[in-house]
Amino acid sequence: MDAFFASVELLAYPELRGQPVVVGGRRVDRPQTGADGRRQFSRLRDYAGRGVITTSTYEARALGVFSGMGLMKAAQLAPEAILLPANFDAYRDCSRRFKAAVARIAPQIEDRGIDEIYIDLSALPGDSLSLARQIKQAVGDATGLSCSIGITPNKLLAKIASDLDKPDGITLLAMDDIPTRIWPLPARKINGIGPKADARLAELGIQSIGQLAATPLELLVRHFGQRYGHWLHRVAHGLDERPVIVEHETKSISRESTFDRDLHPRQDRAELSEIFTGLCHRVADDLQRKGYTSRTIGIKLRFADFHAVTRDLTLPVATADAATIRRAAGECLKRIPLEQRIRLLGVRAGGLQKETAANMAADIRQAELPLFC
DNA sequence: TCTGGGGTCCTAGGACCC
DNA sequence: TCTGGGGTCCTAGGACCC
Repeated sequence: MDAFFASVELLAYPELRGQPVVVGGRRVDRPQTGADGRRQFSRLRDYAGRGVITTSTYEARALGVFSGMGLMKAAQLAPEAILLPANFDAYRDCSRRFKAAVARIAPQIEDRGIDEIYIDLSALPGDSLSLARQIKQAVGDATGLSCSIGITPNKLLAKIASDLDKPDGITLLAMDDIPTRIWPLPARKINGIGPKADARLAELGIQSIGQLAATPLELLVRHFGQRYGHWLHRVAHGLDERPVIVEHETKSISRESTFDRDLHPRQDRAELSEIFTGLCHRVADDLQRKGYTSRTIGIKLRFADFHAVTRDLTLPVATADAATIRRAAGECLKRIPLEQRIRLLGVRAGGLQKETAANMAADIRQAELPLFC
């Protein structure tokens, strides 16, 4: 989907079309309707506090404002840009509608988050280009939004290709096109080469995917290890055998919160404790609502200097109970030395088990066992 | 007044078992 | 008194993605 969150907002506020708009921030006011009936929007320059941009319109991107950027920094680049708070319910609704629309045409879909999917077109009748046009039409009808599609022999190339003609584009790309269309691109465009790997490649004088493809395998293995070295070599040549995975089991569920100001472990103990318990309750609610129990409860702390630590604890019996989660999380917390102010607190439930009728009966039997069993 | 929140996957060491 | 080779589970950290 193109500039997904921002595009969903433009459906609600069409008068903003053509303007630089960003979505993000914490506790940003929804637009108010003034006495004259016109909506009043906040501007980036009026924002103070923590938070990042989650999505920006293409007009905002032209001003150098991209997702992930701190709002305060973005405000310096584009003070007049409109700032809207995220409305995840609306995005989830749109997400469901676009995926359902695609599924009616091409059911082999791999979920890649709220605004992205892989589609396996290989078993469908008809040529891929017509299918892609059909899909774009259906997505537009269902949501009023545009998307961009890359049609290629594998997922690696599809991800890159879908980005080549944004917004509202279709890109067809075959293996023969790799030298001309893929090799000139920065290595960072490969899904799986992030900021760290990109920096290390740059140290070796490797900037483009073509340069990566021309680098001897032995050199990559020497610097990046067997596994990642071989992977780099393969992806640089456009090779990727991963299938489109239709079914998916959730592995973990978590909740975390960054505070408006860094909290002191002792002075702000009461406030921290309340937030901590609240996070445990939210995780428990999520588990229950989605029908899971968890065996491994973990916590995450991020300190004022931004470095993060995690601790986890595996329980003898899976749980979705808030008080049990709170106790386990409390045990984890005891294992972290608190020598700094805390910026973020998170609670995670892993080792998930689907709460089937049989499991529920087993849980009850377990709960009834005396403690020493 | 830099740096959100929800995830996945990988690595690596240690415990423990056969 | 020293010690193989395989496996699984648990824990911590980190890179990366949307």
